[in-house]
Amino acid sequence: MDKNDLLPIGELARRTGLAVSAIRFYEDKGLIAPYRTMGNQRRFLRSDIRRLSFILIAQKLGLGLTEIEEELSKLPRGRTPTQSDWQKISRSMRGQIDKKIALLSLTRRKLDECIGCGCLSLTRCQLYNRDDRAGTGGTGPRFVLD
Amino acid sequence: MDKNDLLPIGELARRTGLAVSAIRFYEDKGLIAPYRTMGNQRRFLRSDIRRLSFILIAQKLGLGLTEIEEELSKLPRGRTPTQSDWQKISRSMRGQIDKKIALLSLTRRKLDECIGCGCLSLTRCQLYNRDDRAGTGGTGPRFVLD
DNA sequence: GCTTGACCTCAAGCTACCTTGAGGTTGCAC
DNA sequence: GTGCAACCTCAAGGTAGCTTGAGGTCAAGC
Repeated sequence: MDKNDLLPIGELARRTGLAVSAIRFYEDKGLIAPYRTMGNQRRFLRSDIRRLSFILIAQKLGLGLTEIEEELSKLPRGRTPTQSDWQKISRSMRGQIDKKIALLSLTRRKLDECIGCGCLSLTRCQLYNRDDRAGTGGTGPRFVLD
Repeated sequence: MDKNDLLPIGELARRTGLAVSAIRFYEDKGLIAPYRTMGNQRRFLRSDIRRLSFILIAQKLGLGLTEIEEELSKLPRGRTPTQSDWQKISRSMRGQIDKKIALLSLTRRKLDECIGCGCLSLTRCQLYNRDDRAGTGGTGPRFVLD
């Protein structure tokens, strides 16, 4: 909690590769909660670098910011997260990756079958099963392998 | 090319599970090009069902509509695509799936290493390498495992 | 011939995820 | 104590991928 350990937003941006505006946006969404100087400037913990890195990884895996917030909410508010705090989250991530790989493998297998049998009737082959999505509704961008 | 083989948009919507508005949107984006009746109504080929199914699958794999259009542009304009036309595209898709699985496996391996070695310094461990994305720029929603 | 449902166009709206711009303040260095 | 980069807020804009709404036409049955 040494004052020298607190980073201004620009520094955090440099370290993570994120845009300053993006970090502010994440704060707005509740993903990160910096301290403020008396002059109202944001000051971040070193551990917030990891927090942001985590956000980036999770995004690559297809999680939305809301889901990411849920994961991050498992971390202790107030104190710097310990190794074991992060481990829990990492393991949960591993599960998500496993599922995603399984789904991709399945898709690949079905695609192979379609090529193999020569019918190539994607709908009949269940590669894309229309009932899977009938009524999924919702709006906004579609994400991968939901 | 029998007239009875031409489907109105609602029928296509029912068959694919897509919304009518979505199909019209895809036409706008050049992903599909129906005929018109003299009364200006859209009439689709049966093979357009497959075309739309393909769009849905490709989206699940994380392709944007622009990329999907590129794939589809390999199909013959004018005549109904043959089996071998579709096979080419399917194979290209298979490649994409393979790459995606490889990337996920890599991510998983790195995550394991991080948990294993106990450092959990995501940035240092290269799980998320900031140089990878510095200057990737661009706006809009981020997609998975680019 | 008239009703009804499926179709048409065009513009605006919505979600997710940010960036850009205007207009103003802080804080460190000289 | 002053200059200037880095910070602040708030509103509006942009991309991707659609949906919704207003206002109107087409086609098949009764």
